[in-house]
Amino acid sequence: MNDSAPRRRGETARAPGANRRPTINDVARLANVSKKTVSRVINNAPSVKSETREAIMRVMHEIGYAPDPQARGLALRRAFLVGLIYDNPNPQYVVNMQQGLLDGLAGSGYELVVHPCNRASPTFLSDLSAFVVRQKLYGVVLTPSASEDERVPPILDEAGCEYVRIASVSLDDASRMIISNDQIGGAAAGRHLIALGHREIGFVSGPPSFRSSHERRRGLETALEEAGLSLPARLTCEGAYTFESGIECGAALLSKPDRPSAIFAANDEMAAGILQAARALDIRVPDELSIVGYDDFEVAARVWPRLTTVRSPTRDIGRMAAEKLITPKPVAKSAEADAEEVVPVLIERASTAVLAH
Amino acid sequence: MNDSAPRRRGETARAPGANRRPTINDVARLANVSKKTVSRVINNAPSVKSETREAIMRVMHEIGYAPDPQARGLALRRAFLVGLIYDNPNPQYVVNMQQGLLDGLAGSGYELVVHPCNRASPTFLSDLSAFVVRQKLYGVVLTPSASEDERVPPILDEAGCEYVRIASVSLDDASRMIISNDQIGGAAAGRHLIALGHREIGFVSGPPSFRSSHERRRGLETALEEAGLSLPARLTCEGAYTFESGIECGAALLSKPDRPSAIFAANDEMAAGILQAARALDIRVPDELSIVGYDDFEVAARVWPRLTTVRSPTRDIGRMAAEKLITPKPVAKSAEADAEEVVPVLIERASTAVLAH
DNA sequence: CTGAAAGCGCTTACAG
DNA sequence: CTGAAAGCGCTTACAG
Repeated sequence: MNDSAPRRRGETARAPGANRRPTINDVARLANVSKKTVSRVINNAPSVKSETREAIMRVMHEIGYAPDPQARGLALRRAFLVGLIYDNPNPQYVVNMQQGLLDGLAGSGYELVVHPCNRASPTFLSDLSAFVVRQKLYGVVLTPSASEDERVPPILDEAGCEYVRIASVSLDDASRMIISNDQIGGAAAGRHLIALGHREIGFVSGPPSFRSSHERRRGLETALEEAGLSLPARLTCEGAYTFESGIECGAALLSKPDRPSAIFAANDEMAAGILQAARALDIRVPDELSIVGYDDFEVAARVWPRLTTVRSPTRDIGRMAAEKLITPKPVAKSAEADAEEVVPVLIERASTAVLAH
Repeated sequence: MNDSAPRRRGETARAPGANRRPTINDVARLANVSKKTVSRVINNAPSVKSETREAIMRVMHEIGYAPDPQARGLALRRAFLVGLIYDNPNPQYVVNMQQGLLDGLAGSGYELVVHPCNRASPTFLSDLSAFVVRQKLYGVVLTPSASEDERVPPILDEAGCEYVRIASVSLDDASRMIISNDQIGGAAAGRHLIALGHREIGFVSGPPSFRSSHERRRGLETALEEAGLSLPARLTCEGAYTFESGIECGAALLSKPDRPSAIFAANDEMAAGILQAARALDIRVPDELSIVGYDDFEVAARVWPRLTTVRSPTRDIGRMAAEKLITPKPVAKSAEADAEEVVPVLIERASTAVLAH
C-alpha cells in the first residue's frame, strides 16, 4: 500500500509493505530469526526459547501474518481440509450435520468440503478414493449409511486419511466413533406408546441399508417384549425414509380391518406421510391413531397435529465428530479416548394419545 | 509400503513403482519431455505438437496421473476451491443450493467449501475477507441476503476473488449475476388469487433485509393494481421467513373481524405457520381462507392441505451460478454473456380455492 | 514448438 | 535452542 521502498528480487530483499500477504520470510526478517524458527512457533514445537517465541508472535500479530494453508499442506503432504461424506436423502439431516461440523471446526484452520455420494453406484469406492487422494484430505466424517460400509475404512487408511464414523452402534475403534444409540430412541418411542395403552403397534422401517432403521426397530421390539408384546409381520412395512414411502406404508397398514392403534415410524418424514395417509382414510390422529416419528427435524413441528418424536441431536453429533477428528490421537493405547455417544430423548407432542376404548 | 528398490535422492532418481502418487516428473520422464511441456498439456496451452500432447496424455492415463491441486494452487497463487457464502436461515434452501453448486462443479476440479455468515455481526466483512484471502479461494457464490450487500464485492475484488451473485434483480455486471425474478413469482401468486375471486388479499413479508421479500410483495401489488385493487397496510404483516413468524402473522391477520379471504406468504415456511394459525382459529383452508406460499420446498407438500406455492428452481440456480463462476470470462466487452435468469412458476395445490360467497 | 532455472510459502531431515 | 540446505509438485518468465 504505502510502499516507497525500492523493489528488489530475492526472498529476503522483497519490499516490505507491498500489497501482498506477509510470508514466513517477512516474519523471520522482522524478528531477526530464521524461517525455521518461525516455523517452529507456527507448529508449536517445544524447543523455542520463550522470549524468541514471544518476539516472533508479536511480529506475526503486528503484520497480520497467517500461514498459508496451501504451502503448509504441500510441505506436509496433506491439505487442511475435512470432508463430509454423506448419502442421507434428508436435507435437514445434512444441514444440521454440516452446521455441527462447522461448529467443531471453527477456529481450527480446517475448512469443510462437502461430498455427497451414492453407495449403490459402481464407482462409489473409486470416486471416494480419488476425492480423498487428490485433495489429500486431512480426514473425513462419515455419516450413515456411508459410515456403515466396511469397504470404506481400508480405503481411507490406505490413503492416509483420518476418519470418524457416525453410526447407531459402535463399528470401529472408540477413537473413530460417535454413537447415536438409536436403539435407545426406538425403545423410548415404544415405551411411550405402551404406556398410553397401545397393544397393536405398527412399525414403518427405513431402507434396510441403513443400520439406524434396524436399531430403531430393535428398540421398539425391546419395549414390546418388556410388556409381553411382540411386533407381528402384518404390522410392519418397509419404507425408504421418504415422505412418499410414509404415505404408502400408512395406506397399507391403515386400510386393513385389523389396523394398529399406533404406529412408530423410523423417521419424521415417514411419520408425516402416515399422517396424510390417515387423513385420506378419515382416521383421526391422535384420537383413533397415535403416531411417533424419529429425528425431531423441523417437519415434526410443521404438520398437524405436531408429531411426538425422538430427538437425536444431529448438530451436536456433528460438532463432536469434527472435534474428535481434528484432535490429535493419543499415542498410548491405554490413553485411548472413549467412544463418544449421545442419548436420544422422546419429545411428546400432539400426535399420540391414550388408547381409546 | 512394498518398496524394495533402493532409496535414492533427487527428483528423477526416485524409485518408480513405489507406493506414492505419480507426479509431473514421472510423466515427464516416461514421456521423454520436460516437465514444462507436461505442464503445458495440463493447462491446455496451444503450443504443443499434437503428437507430443497425445504421447503425454497417454502416459498420464497409463500411470493414473492427476495434477496435485495444492501444488498447482501454490504456483498459481490461488486455490481450486469455490466457496458458498450464505446467511439464509432455511436449511432446505441451503441444501438445494449446495446440490446445484455441486452439480455445476462436478468434474471441474474445483471443490466446494461452505461458509455460513451473519451480516449483522460486526466482524462479518473481516471474517469474509480473512476466509477468502487465507484460503485464496478461486471464487465464491453469494446467496441472498449476503449477495445483496454492496460492501461485499469491493472486498472480493480487492482479494482477487471471483464471484457470482444470486439475487431477485440485477445488482451487478451481467457476468456476475443470476437473477431469480421474484417479482414475476409474486405477480403469479397475486393473479392466481385474484382469478379465484379474492379481493381482500393479505401479505406476510420476510425480513426487510432480504430483497426477495420486497420483490415478492411488489409482484403481488402489480397483480392487484392490474385488477384495480391495492394492498392496504392493515392486511400486511412483517414476518421473518420462519415458521414461528408465520404463526404470529397468521394470528394477527386472521383474528381481526375484517380478515382477508386470502394470504400470500413470502415463503412456504411462513405459509405453513399461517395454516396452523388458521387451524387454531377454526378457519378452514381453503374453504374460508386461501393461502399461497413461495419456494415450493418440501414443507409445501408435507402440510395439509398441501400448499399452492411459487416454485423457484433453487438447485438449477446453483448449477448455473457454479458454471458461470468457473467459466473463463470473455475478454472482449462486446462478447459479454447475458445475465442468466430463471422464471418462477405457480404450482397449484390444495390451499387455494374460489372465494366462497 | 520445447526446456533449464527460479520461485510459490511452507516443512523435514541434518547439523551445530 | 537455532539455522542453511533441500524439497513438496507445480508454474511463470526467459530463452532458444
